[in-house]
Formats: sequence, structure tokens, C-alpha cells
Amino acid sequence: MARIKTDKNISRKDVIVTKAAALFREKGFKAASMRDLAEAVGVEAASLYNHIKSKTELLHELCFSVANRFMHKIDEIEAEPISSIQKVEKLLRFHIEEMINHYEEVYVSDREWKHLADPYLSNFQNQRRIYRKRFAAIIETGIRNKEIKKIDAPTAVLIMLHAISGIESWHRSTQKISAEELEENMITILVGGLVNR
Amino acid sequence: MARIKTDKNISRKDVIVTKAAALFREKGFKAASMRDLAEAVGVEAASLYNHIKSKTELLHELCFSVANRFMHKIDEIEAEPISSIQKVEKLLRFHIEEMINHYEEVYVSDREWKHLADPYLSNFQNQRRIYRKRFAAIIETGIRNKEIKKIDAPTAVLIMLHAISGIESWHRSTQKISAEELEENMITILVGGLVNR
DNA sequence: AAGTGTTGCTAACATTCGTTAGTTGTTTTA
DNA sequence: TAAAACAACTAACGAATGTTAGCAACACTT
Repeated sequence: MARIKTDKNISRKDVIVTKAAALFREKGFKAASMRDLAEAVGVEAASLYNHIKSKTELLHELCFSVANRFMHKIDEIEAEPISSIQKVEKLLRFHIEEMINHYEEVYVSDREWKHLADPYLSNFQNQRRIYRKRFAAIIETGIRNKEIKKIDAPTAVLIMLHAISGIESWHRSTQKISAEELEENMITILVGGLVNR
Repeated sequence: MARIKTDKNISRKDVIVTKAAALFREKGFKAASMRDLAEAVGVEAASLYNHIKSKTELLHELCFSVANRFMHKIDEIEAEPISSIQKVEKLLRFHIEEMINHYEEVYVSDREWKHLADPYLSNFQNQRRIYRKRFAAIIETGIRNKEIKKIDAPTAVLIMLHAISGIESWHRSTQKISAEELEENMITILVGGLVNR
């Protein structure tokens, strides 16, 4: 009986969650079966249930761990004594780096949250809405300070967030520019589109 | 026996394809069942098969009709005697309007193409890759002409296209700005991020 | 009105799915 | 080393899925 290998401080559940992220990213939550996941983990499907409660639990874990990271970051940035445009840039860089370094989780959280079941679904949607409002509020402050162009802030947020989710294509592309170049290019275009001059 | 209602020039198959677009958009291709679709159409599931060959055929139809529209448009725009930045703007406006007016189809084509089966899958991916290269080529010309900032063109394309797919959120939001405002805001930010000044 | 193709229905199929029960083997604890 | 806890296995379940077969009702042509 081949057990799931674990290093210290990594539970078997963590291994499963990580493999699930990769699988859900590749196939989509609905199309990925527990048997697929079991194979990826190196175990029979039924064995997974010694470590997790259900398939949807895996999605919860992924979605909320990502959401929490972003929530903490915006808490942090809001409190800093810097200009609005600097706050926007910091937040964007965080998004970009998260997308680069935790691709699978972030991607899944972004695209597959629809398959959450209530009450998790409403909860997640709420957090998302609040996050976007806080992001928009930063932009609106910037507009009032004349740091940022007169634009519709929610639209700007929507553009930023979705633009970043496009890093998906970068991950898949064969001739990648470096992560640093990618980040600088994105910041140039996105922040360049906002600043008032 | 309630028949599928059709106006002149709209086949029953078209009705099904349209309903399928809405359903696939809402639930995702895998999660949307043929029984769901049948209910939306007002008919039993088996009856659908008098008009279509399979569930995936519906996805083919949706994905390729959208892809073809974009291909024709880029053909048209490439041939026009206008500046690169104007070409980019025209293409972006087309994308935005398609996303506003044919939301469900475009969204499904964008997010659910993974579930196509070969040879359609490879075909679609090819078209997509070619389209992006042509878009990038327009931007690169603009960079050489110094109309556009020195940036990585593929990254710019990726940002533009994904940013536009964010119109999804606009559609769902309750307090919408008008479609015209949305378009102008998006152009301001996206083109503003490109132009050299 | 008869005939013909179209479009709907019911019933059922083979698969696949997430998950549970019960058991066996392995590791950790005492 | 025996006991307890953990983690794997096989087998199977009920539900849902895409799809087919066979038949009945409708609509249009002549």
C-alpha cells in the first residue's frame, strides 16, 4: 500500500488540495473527477475521503485561501501613508505576483467559484464585491486628488483584475518573457492608462 | 405537443444554440445538462436530437461562429489605411461591442473552448494563436512607428483581450453605467496605456 | 384527404460520477 | 510488543449524464 508522501509540516490533505488545484485548473472543476484526482495523488478514489469531506470542500479551501490573501493585502495597503496611485500599483503588483507564483490556486479561485455551494457561494461573492469596492474607492480617491484620470472607477477595477487574469496565457505560452519583464510591462500599460497627465 | 417556436429565418436549431449559449454561460458547459437545456427550450431532452447531433456540436457552433466574426474583422481592419493606434482602437471597440451585444456567445467561446474535442480543439487553438499574433503585429508596427510605447506586444494583447472579457462583470452588475460610457472608459484606459507621449 | 417528412414523446441504455461501508494493512503510541 | 489510530484497499450504491430506439402527433404538399 503506497501511502501519500508528505514532508514535514505538509499534511496529506495539503497534498490533495494542491493536486486538486492543478487538476481543476486544467480541466475545470466539473470535468475533473475524483478518480482523476486520485490518480494524480497516486491512490484510489475512495482513499481520498480519509482526508477530505467532499469534492466541494476542496474548492472551498482553494477559493477562500486565495480570497483571504487578497483581503489581508488590501487591509495592509489601505493603511499605508502613500499616494493613491502608489496604492494601486502595489495592489496590482501583488495580484501579478500571486498570479505568477500561485497560478493554479488563483486561477481556480477566479474561474471556478461558481461551483461553490451556498452558503460558501454567497459568502465568496460578498467578499469579492467588497474587495472590488475597496479597490474602486482607492481609485476614486486618486481621481479626487487629480492623480488619476476622470474615469469610472468600477470599470477601471474590472479592467485591472481581468487583465491580470490573462497571465494564464503567459503561463501556457512557450516563448515566455521573464516574470519580471511581464510584471513591468503590465504595470506600464495598466498604470499608464490611469495616470493623469 | 408544444413545438419549439420559430420566427421566419430562425431555424429550431438556432433557437437551441441560442438557449445553449445562455445556459453554458450561466452554469458552464460541463455543468449544464441536456435536460436543463431541454427545459429552457420547452421540450424533452431526447427531442433536441432531432435538431442537433450532440452536446459538443453546440459548443462547436458557438465557438467557431464567434471566432469567425473576429477573424473577418481583423482581416478588414488590417487592410485599412489608418495608423496602428487607430487599428488597435477599432479592434478594441469591436471586441467591446461584441462582448456587450453578444455577451453569452462570446463569453462561452472565451471560457468553455477547453471542452471542445479534437480536431475542433486544435483548430480553435490555432485560430486563437494566429489571431493574437496578428493583433500583436499591429502593435509592433505601432511601436516601430513610435506611436506606441516600447512594450512587449504579446503582453499588451493579453491584457487587452482579458480586460475586455471583464465586461462579464458589467453585465451582471446592478448599477450599470451605459454601454457607451463603458466603451469610452475602456478605450480611455486601454489605449491610454499604450500611446507614447 | 392522403401521404410524407418533420418534430415531438416515452422508455431505456450504458457510463460516469461522488460517495459510503467494511476490511486490511501500516504507523504511532503506550 | 500489544493496542490504538491512521490510511489504504475493494466493492458497491444511487443518482445523473449523454444519447438511442421506437412510436405518435403534427404540418405541409399535392
